[in-house]
Amino acid sequence: MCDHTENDEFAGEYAPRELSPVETLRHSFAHLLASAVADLYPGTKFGTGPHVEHGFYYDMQIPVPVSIDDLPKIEEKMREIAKGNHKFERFMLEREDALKWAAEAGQGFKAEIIEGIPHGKISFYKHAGFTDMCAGPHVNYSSKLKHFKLTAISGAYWRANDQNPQMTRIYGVAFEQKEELEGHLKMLEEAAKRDHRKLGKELELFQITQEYGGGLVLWMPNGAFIRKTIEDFWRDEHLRRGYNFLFTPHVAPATLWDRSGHNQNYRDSMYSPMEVEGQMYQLKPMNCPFHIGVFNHRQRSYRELPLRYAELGTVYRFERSGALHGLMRVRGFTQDDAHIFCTRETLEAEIAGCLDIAQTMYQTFGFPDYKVELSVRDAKNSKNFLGSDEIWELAESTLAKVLESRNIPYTRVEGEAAFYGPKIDVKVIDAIGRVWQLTTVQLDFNLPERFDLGYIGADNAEHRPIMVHRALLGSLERFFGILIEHYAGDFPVWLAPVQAKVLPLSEKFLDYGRDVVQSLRNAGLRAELDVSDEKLGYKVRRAEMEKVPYALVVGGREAETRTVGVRKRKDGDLGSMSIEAFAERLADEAKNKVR
RNA sequence: GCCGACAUAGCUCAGCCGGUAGAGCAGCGCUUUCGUAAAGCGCAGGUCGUCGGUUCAAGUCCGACUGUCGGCUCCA
Repeated sequence: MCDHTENDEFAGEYAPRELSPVETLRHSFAHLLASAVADLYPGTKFGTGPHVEHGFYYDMQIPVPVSIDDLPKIEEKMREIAKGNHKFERFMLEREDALKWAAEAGQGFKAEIIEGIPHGKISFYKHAGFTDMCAGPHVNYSSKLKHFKLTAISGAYWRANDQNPQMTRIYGVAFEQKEELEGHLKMLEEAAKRDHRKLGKELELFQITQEYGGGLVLWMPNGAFIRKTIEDFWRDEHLRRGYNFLFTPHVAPATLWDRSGHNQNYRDSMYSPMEVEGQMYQLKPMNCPFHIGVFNHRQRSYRELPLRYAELGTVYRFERSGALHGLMRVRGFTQDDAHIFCTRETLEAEIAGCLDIAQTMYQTFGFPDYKVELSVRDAKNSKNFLGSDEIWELAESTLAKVLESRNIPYTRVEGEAAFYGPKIDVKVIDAIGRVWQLTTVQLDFNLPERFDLGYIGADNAEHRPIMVHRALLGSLERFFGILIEHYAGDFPVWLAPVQAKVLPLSEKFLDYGRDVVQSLRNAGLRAELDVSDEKLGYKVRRAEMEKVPYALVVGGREAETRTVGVRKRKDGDLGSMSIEAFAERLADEAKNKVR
């Protein structure tokens, strides 16, 4: 699981490989960057410089501190070199000669890479007097390197291991066409505008402060309302699918976490124990042991399976301070968790049920596109995985079968399964094309053993149930963060904390405004009155900025005819409507969860 | 935790080469009673993240710490 990227990255430096034209371009940019840095900062030692999703980076050890302010200078140097129209020339050296080159050039990281290459010649590229060991391929002339921008600088560990020296990583984005680069930069701008931390503050959705603990979320009224609405919907969907709800404690005796294996396998993410009357307790990092406790309450019969236990369970996991990030990465969060205990015969139907409810979620929250991964064990290293070949084969083939029967395209990832079972992960694509992991459906062959789970079958013998662990939205905190950015804060009517804001033209119409608000509230809608002593234009502007779906203007005309002047967020004036007609329209939108 | 940057009013930000703080918005008050994205005037609001150092004098220079941001690592 952990060595995968490392091997990939280094394979790239020597193994023959196929890159697409745009990947080749991006990889060439990495070398252009390296040559610029070598020029500006003599003595720089180079690590690796791969292409990444929208561009490239290069990890280097630069002898002087370099900050983001130096990027324009480096970028300029890159453009200068690129314009020189240098040829990228490839040449090969024998291993010993390559090592000699690395020693002479003081390129220790390259030497390390060469040492990892078992045999064969080593490939080098040279352009503009700069030589770098690299498998390539590259574009033929530097003049093809045009549309790029250096975007970030950061620390990165050599070979992604925090025991190794830290290098400076410079990131850039690069595209074949100018328009693509511009589009991408615009997307980044748009992403910054949608930043959930910024919107969270502006719209008063949540707060995370040092005083109340880093990574611990205070849901403020607007955010709390949205969460409650999400939870209500979530519970309704579970109820109709035959789930039972649980509530379980936030702490448990350390002995429970010993039995579950968390103290052995999940230690790094758990908080220190606290003593209660001589017994040690720990905050829960997961809900599973409690759900198992409920299952184990008494002897189970095959007739009552499958049992589906669901809980919006709040868990606590230690995260290093540098890893915290708004709502996306926190120390206390609520999983939309469930554990299903079933037999082999019903496993397929249960997995299908999980995907079905997951798809309902994506559809409702407006994520039409998603990617699915099926993580299976590495059959060559079956001893690293717990459970018999037979159960693994059944489990993997069942997961694949469900995906296929539902016509869900998926990628099969060998060796990415957890040691205790295979899983299906789903990543949704948001409004500006970013990918977010949401759903995970995992089979667990470990905990049923550890807790000796059993049920009595039709044959009157005891059998081990199959345990499915699944979360659809992942965590409510993270999902809320994703949702804020997906909608850019413009929540649809069914989620909006305030659905309509009534704007009296002047104080004279406050009374009629109150009537309107009350009528809407009586119809089960969420309306508020703007009582400020401001002109209409100002109130309209504020309603827009507060991202309230509808603003209702009430003045003399409206008061006389018992109507409201309807203004839809972003779309503007829709004309006047009777209070009842508007209430109906709003209720309809809310009911149908119109986006 | 590591690398780099940053930390000034509730928010967004000015404050050059050191001379004991400034704007806009928000808030409050008064005037205004207004027709679809900002009416006018006034008031109040900060021991400039914390601690230490240099200096006659420190938001301003130096150091440490804390936090935030971009990454790394990890991951819901």
